[in-house]
Amino acid sequence: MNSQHSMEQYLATLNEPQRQAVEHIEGPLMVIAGAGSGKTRVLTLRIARLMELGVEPFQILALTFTNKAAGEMRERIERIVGTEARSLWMGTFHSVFAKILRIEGERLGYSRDFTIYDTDDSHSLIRSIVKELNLDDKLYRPAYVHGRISLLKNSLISYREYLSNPIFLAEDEAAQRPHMGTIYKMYQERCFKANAMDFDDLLFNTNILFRDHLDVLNKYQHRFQFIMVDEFQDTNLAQYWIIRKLANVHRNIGVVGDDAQSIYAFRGADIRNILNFQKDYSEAVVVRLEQNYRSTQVIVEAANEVIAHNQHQLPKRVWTSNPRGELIKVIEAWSDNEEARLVVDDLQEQKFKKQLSNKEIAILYRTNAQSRAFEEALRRAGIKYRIIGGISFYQRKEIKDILAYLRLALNPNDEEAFKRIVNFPKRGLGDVTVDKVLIVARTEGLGLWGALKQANRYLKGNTLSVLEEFTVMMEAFRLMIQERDAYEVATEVVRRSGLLKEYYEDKSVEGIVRYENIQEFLNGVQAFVQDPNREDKSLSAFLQEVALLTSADEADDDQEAVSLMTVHGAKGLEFRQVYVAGMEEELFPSYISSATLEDLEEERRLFYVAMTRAKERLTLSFARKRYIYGKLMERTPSRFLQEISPIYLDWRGTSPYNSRAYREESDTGLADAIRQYKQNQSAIKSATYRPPADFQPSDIHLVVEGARVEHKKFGYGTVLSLEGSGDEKKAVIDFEEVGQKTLLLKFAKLRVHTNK
DNA sequence: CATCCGAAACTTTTT
DNA sequence: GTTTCGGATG
Repeated sequence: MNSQHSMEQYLATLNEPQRQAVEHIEGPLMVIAGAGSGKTRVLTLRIARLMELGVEPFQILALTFTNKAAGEMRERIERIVGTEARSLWMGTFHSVFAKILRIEGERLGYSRDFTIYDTDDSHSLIRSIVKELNLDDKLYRPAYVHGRISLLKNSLISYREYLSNPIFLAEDEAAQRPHMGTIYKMYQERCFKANAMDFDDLLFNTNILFRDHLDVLNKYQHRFQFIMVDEFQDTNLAQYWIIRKLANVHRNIGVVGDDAQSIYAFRGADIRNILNFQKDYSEAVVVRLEQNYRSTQVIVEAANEVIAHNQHQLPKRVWTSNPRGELIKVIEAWSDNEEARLVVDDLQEQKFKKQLSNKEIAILYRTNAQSRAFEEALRRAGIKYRIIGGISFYQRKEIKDILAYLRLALNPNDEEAFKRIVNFPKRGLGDVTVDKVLIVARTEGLGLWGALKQANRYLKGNTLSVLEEFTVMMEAFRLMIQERDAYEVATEVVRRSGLLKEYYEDKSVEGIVRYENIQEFLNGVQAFVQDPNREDKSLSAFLQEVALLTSADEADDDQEAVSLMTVHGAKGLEFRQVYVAGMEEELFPSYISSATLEDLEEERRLFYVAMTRAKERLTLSFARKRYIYGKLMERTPSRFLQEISPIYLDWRGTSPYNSRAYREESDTGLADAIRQYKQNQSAIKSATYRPPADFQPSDIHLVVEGARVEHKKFGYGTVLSLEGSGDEKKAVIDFEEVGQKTLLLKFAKLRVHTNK
C-alpha cells in the first residue's frame, strides 16, 4: 500500500518540534505540550510511524487518560496503518493493569474473577469497619478515610509501613484520629478476603506484582518495547513507578504532558513526576510544543495571563498565529437561575448568528450541582443537551443492583455486592440476619460463601429457608456462567432475581424509567457479547470493563446536543464556543481550595484548562446571588476575572436586574474595578480594532441579512436586519466591539466578507 | 423486619 | 435544594 507515502504527507503538515517528537525513535522522550498544541496528533503519528518502521503493535503500550481517548487514538492510527492497530495495548492505567492483574493476580492470591470495588463499595466497607470498631462515624467519615487511604496507596505506602511509621501515627494522634492505621489495615484485609480490589489497588497491586515477581516483570518489560504516556502531569507515584519499571529494559519511554494543566493533585497526581523524569532519564530528549492551533489570540493571551499568576511552573511560551478573534464576554447575572437564562440566551443568539451546531458548544462548571439550572434553561429553550459525568448510567440504582447480582454470582465472596442485594427485592432478610452471616464468615474464616452454605448452623425457621433459597439461586447463576455468555446470564439473573418484576410492577414515572434502563442495560450486554472485535466475552470481562468506564467514555457524541460538564470532565476536549459558569469566589476557586497556595494554583490551572477548551469564543459568567444549601447567598465575582486584563474582556450585556443602584449598594473593591473596566471599555475597544491598509468598501447590494461585515471604525460585525430602500436603506448591525448600530448604507463604508 | 416521615447534614473535582 | 439518618409504628 502507499502508507509510506501518506506518512510522508502527514509529516509534512507538522511544525518543527512536532516533527521532532514524531520522528523520535529510541530512548526517553518528554514532550511538554501547551494547550491545543496538537499533542494528540503527535502521539498518534509517532505510534503509527513506529508501526510502519516494523514495531509490532503488541509491543507498544500507550496509556491515556480515558478509554475513549484511547479508542479515538486507535481509530486514527488504524486509518493510517490499518487494522493492525487493534492489537496495540492502549487504555487507561487502570484498565490496562486490571487486565494484567486478571492474568497474573493469582501470584498475589487473588482469583482471576476478582471484583473491582467502586467508590460506593469502598465507602460502605469503611462504614461497617468504623461501626465494628465502635468509632465516631463523624470523625471517621467514609469519604475522608477513603480519601486518605487512597492517597497512601497512590504514594505506595502499605498499611504495614503506615503502622510502623511514628510520623504518620503522630499525625493521626494530632488529628484526633488515632485509628486510621487500624482502619487502613482492616480495609485491605477485608478487600483481600472478598477477592476485591478498589481503584487504587489496581495500581498498588501492580507495583507489588512487579516488585515481588521478577519473572512477571521481566515478561512485560520485554514485551513493551515502547511505552507512551499521555497527560503525564496527572500521573501519581504508583503510576510513575509502574512505567518506570516497565521501561527499564528498553528505556523507550515517551511522556506527553503540560504542567499548566495538572488538575488531579487531589487524586495523588504529582507534578514532581515531570521533574523526576528528567532526573531518572537524564539522556531524555525534551521537546516543547508551544504553538496553539486551537484558539484565537484573545483566548490564548488571556489564558497565558491567568496562568502567569502561578509561581510554580515550567517556563514556556504558548502562542498562536490564529486570528485575533472576539473578546471574552462576561455575563453578570442577578441570580444563579438568571445566569443560566442569560447564558442560554447568548447561546441561542450565537447559534443563529454563526450557524453553530449544538455539538460545537459546551457549558462548563466547577461542581456537578451547578448543572441543574442550565438543564432547566436549556429544556425551556428547546435545546438538546447532554450531561457528561454526574450520575452515569452504570451508577444508577437499578443498574448497580443487577451488577451486584452478577458480581456475586462470579465472585461469591464479594461482601459489598451481597449486602446490596441479599434483601432486594425484599425477601425478609434484614440487617440482623446479614450481620450474623458476615460475623460467621469473618470469625470462622469461612469466607462469605462458606458461611452462606452453613447457614443451617446458626439460623433457623423462615429466615433460614429464605436465605437457603437465595443461596441456591446464586449457585444456579454460578453454574450458568460456565456455560452461557454474559447476555444469557444477565437476562436470566434479571428475571429470576425478581428485579424485572419489581420494576415492571412499579407504574410510577421512575419505575418506568428504571424498567427501561434495565432493558437498555441488557441491550448493552448483548452488544458487548456480539462485538466481533472482542476476544474475551466472559461475564468477568464485561464486569471489569463496566467498572472502569470513565464518565467521558459513555457520551455518545453523535448526538446533536450541547455538552454540559465539569471543567475536569472537559479535559482534552475542545469546542467552538465555551461558557464557563459560576465565576465566583468560593465556587471557582472552590472554598476548600482557597486556603493554601498549592490548592489555589491548582484551581487556577483548572481555570486555565477551562479557558483553553474554547476555539473561537469564550464566555465567562457569574451570579450576584446564588442558592447554597437552599439559602440565597450573596456572591463575589471570582478573583480569576481580575487576572485577565480588561483589554480581553467585554462586559456588555449584563443583567438588566443588575442596576447601577444595586451595585452601588453592594459596593466592594471589585465592583469598583468592574465599573472601571466598563468605563475604559469604549476607549479600549476603539484601540483594539485597526482597519487594514487596503480597506475597500464593498458594493451595497452585498450587504444582506446575516452577512459578516467590517467597518472602518467599528470593526467586525454581523448584519441583523435591513430596512428601507434606495438612499434610505439602513442596516442594523451588531458589532463585536461596540454593540448594535443602525447605519445608513449610503454613507457607511462596509466591507462584506463573503467567506461566512 | 419493613415503612414512613421529619430532621439534619451536606457538595469540589474522578479512575 | 437534595440526600441521608434515626426513630416510631405497623
